[in-house]
Amino acid sequence: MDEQKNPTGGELELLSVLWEHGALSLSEFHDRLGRDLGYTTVQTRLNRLVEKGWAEKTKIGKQPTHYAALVQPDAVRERQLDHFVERVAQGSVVPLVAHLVQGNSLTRVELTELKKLIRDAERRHEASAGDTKSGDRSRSGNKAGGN
Amino acid sequence: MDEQKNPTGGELELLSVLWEHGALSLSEFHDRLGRDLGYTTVQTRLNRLVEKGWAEKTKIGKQPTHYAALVQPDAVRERQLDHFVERVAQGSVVPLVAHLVQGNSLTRVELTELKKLIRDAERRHEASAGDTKSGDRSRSGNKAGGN
DNA sequence: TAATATTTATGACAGGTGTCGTAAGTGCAA
DNA sequence: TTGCACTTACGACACCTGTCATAAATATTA
Repeated sequence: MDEQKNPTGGELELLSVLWEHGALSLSEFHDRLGRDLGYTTVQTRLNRLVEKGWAEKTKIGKQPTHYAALVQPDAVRERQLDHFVERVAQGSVVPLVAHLVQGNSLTRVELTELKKLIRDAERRHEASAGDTKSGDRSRSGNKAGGN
Repeated sequence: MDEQKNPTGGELELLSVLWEHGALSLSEFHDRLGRDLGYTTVQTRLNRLVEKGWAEKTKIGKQPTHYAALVQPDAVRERQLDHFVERVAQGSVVPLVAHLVQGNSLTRVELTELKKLIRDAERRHEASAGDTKSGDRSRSGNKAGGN
């Protein structure tokens, strides 16, 4: 019911730093951020991140305020991915994976993992195939149903 | 040498319509766009799309000007995907595919296709395995320092 | 405590984007 | 030719985002 949206690219850049290092003070953040941005630039952006609910500020004693992410990386990445599939890939997953598998030289280990994932999916498929009719809310060919 | 960038979400919305229907006049476009936007809103956005090089305007005889995409959907989608993998998924493909395969109920046919893709990739891998050392710029586990 | 260093709070500004309103230009039908 | 409808050109505005500069508040240290 919270209606979380997707963070923008810029917001994601900041969130990534928080995800990687945990809570950071502004100066720490400014240091870790791998980019030469003005101190107050980072401050402003970080504060806006807080205003928008992606992060929180916490002040303890006389230490400088610390910023921490309020969203989990996995959750965000999944939402982004879903959004991507829907809006960019037009709901068609295969060509998408095709490109990943083809171009992005994966390790044999990774390839093996993928095979396993698919096998599992197939198993799951068979399992639910016992239904009167095979559950198929398919949406493969990227033919947009349009308007 | 052309340094094509990624279209923004809004630009993509328009491009998708052009990709789906081919060249369209403004009024046609306005009709097909599945959303109730002001006529001139669409006009403005479409013109900006042209200014930025994503589309072109063509006037033939006394027919109204037609807008057509100047970029191929596949090319754009691939660039977007690469960008996505890099910036959002942190370069790790497996968790990404995992989510796709798990949540997004694919058809058995699709699953089969995926298997084939992976088999091919593995074959390619073996083929080049004759090298002195196996090429492994791995980068899979994404352990966030989270708090 | 005074001087110095850090941390915070604000305010600004430019460029991009979404959304329109107005109005000028064009073409076809009376 | 005149008038109406459709097509185009422009300009406006608000909001978001990236980027800082200034300066006030707070902590540290000499």
